[in-house]
Amino acid sequence: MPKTYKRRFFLNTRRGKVLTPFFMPVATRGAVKGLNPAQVKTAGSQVLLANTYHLHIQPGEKVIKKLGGLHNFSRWEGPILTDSGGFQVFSLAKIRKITDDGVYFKNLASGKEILITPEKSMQIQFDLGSDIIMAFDDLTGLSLTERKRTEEAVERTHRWLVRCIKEFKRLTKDIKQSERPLLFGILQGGLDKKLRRKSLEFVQSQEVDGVAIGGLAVGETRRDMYDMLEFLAPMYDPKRVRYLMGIGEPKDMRFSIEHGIDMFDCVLPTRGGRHGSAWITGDKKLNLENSIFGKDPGPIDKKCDCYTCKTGYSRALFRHLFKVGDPLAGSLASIHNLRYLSRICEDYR
RNA sequence: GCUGGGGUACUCAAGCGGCCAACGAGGGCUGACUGUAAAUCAGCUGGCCUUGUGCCUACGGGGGUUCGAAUCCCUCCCCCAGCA
Repeated sequence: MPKTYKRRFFLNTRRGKVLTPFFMPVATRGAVKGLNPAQVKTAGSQVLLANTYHLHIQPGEKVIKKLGGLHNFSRWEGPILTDSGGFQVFSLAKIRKITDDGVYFKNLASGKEILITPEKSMQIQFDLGSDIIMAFDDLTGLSLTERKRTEEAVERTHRWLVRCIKEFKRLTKDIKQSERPLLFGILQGGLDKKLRRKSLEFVQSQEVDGVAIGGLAVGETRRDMYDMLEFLAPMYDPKRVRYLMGIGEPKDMRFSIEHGIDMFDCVLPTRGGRHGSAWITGDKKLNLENSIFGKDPGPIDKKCDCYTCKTGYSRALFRHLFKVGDPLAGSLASIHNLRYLSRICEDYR
């Protein structure tokens, strides 16, 4: 019998109220790959996630600002959350250098080095027109050398959060409360419970609108991740939303929601969709490229209400389109997967 | 008909006496992907099984040389180019 945790039922943003729990499709470069905004919205998505690092490199936040901001640029009317570039500290570990000031990344396209500081990350996100701005954090991996610096990374993440808040306040000082974007802090700590507790307490002591759990699902076992979520669950501030960054496997979302999490984002529904994988009732996964679907006339999931399943696209069509490399297959499967995750959230509301 | 080039696995294509069941690419099959360096990446892809420094069958067909042939020789069949 899972314990129930006090939680909020919605999140207010300057672009409207968002019902919780909710899942955010990943639109790293400003668009959910292969889908237009109407398709994303119809699948049940309320908020989009875009990335500071990628948009800074291309086309640049100044360009986007000139073009009316990210909402106008990408034609998405709902709220947008921007990740700070913190995840790239982890995912681009081979081409970055961390200093206390910030992180130097080597842009692989141009060969040039770019510096992202907490202040810079705030400025970029502000210029993009983000509705939910994420603090710039230092995310460590699980390799031995990375583990050794977990504590250092937590401390740095905290120092950076203070700098983020200061810069955020400076940037938003002339903005009315109702029109101000939100700022979320991120806690770190790897698989160390003491560090995690310390980090959560620190973030919740700061002037942030939401609390994000970072640094999970980076290669640890599912059991380890669940242990940590269980450990943190009783300690959340009931007045603030909790965002588990990067999670999007259905069973993981269910576990997390049952342990107090309100928000999610993940590349799985869209990346998986483009690669042929689709979730079906029971949280099972289908690989639509498999030869067994070659003559299957049924939809991906009979019980699904998404555009793709309702329209009657057959598994056989998917198998065929994936084989011949038609991107329509990836788009339709992405719609289905996004809807699947949104339905999980809707069931819990 | 003559001269030259060529026929290699599902396809294209390397190899030109032993390290070859045969490079590479495509295709096929399977798998991975959790704040997107990802429409990407990895493995397998002649048959059989007791999965092995294992056995069989294989580089157009047949024959030969050799301890050993996809690789050399003879012959036949087919394709391509040029000339009659």
